[in-house]
Amino acid sequence: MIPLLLIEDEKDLGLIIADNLRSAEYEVSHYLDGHEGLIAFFKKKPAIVILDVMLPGLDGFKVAQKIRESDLETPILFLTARTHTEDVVNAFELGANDYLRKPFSLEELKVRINALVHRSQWQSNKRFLYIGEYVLDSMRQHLKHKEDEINLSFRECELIKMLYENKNKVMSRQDIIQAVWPHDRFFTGRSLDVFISRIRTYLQHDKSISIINIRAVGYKMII
Amino acid sequence: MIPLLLIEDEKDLGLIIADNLRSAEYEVSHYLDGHEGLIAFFKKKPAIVILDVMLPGLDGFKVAQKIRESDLETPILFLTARTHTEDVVNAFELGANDYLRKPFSLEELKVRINALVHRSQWQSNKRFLYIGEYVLDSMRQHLKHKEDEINLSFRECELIKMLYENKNKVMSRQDIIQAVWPHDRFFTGRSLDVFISRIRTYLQHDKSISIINIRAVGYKMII
DNA sequence: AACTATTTTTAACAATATGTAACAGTAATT
DNA sequence: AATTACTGTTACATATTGTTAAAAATAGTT
Repeated sequence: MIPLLLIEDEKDLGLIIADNLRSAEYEVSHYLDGHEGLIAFFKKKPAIVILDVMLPGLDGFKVAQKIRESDLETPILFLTARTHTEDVVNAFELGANDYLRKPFSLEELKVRINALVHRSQWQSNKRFLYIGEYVLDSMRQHLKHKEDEINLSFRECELIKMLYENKNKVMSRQDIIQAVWPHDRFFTGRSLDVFISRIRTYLQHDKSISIINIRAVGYKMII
Repeated sequence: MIPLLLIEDEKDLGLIIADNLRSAEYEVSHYLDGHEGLIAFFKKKPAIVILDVMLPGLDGFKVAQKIRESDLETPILFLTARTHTEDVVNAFELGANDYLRKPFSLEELKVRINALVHRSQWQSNKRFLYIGEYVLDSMRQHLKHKEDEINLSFRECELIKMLYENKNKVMSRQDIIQAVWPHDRFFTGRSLDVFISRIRTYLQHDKSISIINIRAVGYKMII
């Protein structure tokens, strides 16, 4: 069992998360406020910390800061309300390793926790992705190409990230939709195609990058 | 199984490494000197090369240099005994993708090999097929003939790839259908014939390529 | 709340990929 | 030669994807 520390003040949400992770391979300690959570961190030495931004006592940022003063290794995953995009940047500067915007699916949370826990020490952080001639700053949602820099929307960014992290592999429409639109359970529309079209134009300046379609299956980013 | 080329002159160390990697997903070819290793490289086209720096015959640097003269894709991981940092600098300038200082743990070696192989997705081997005067970029689904380049659809590409990988062998309709239409079970359809017809016209400019029919059995690409 | 800017979804139509049908051609069999 | 079974080819039907514009939803501001 992997020790996991969850600091989340919304009681019900916290319970659901804790419950769900317990049924996996995690031994969850759940705290409702920042102070207690921080104390628990040093006592339990968890393998990963899941940290809400808005907390009574100490807020999530301060907790992360305190943790990072003495511990640079333990991965921290932030949970942040949808409206605060600034949060994310902030969080990363304080040493967050990943973040999730509420609302999120438990499946998505689990996948990200697994990724963080099982990530080996020399694998790079994933804030910056070097995609051909492009640099994607996934926290700021910026895509740079030489001097040009464009702002991406949240989903554009997630989509590029997802495809790049699975480059040269066929991703089914389902895979992509689950990663980029995690809480849309009955997604039937054509948004994915529209987004693919748009990011293709963003990435068109590097000819070595292409996103090809596999009919009736999904897409594949080639690089 | 992923073909891996190990060039290491310390016999025992080489054996241990080879053994350990074989139990993973690798098909290891082990050579004890630089010359032989280099010849083996061009014969075996491995997905990755693990290269000791100090070697009889050609040293590791020269081997890497020779490899990189014609191959820029295949990842090379250096093993270096010397503590001098120059080695490392040297190695990277010759196109190394990673290095490990002796002594190292087998676990660490495995992780790095995995990272390299899966990062490159082992493209170099299966990406480009040289079919007569044509070049098939199977990842991008492009077929080039001199200056002309056409986009293939997914199934066209799969079909050409499949036939080429089994060139001069009779492939039964069943074989082909299983390879190209793995999920569909259309036993009566004629799509295969239509696709054969189409790729024949794509490939018509090189008279040395032909796809012949073996009545009631299947097809054979001759080249 | 009202307004503006941005993001996301929907709708429409164009383009492409794939499957089907029809018929012509060819080889094997009677 | 006639029959039959299979293949080659073309045209077309259908399904999926590409692209654009506009509508709807969302976020930020006043």
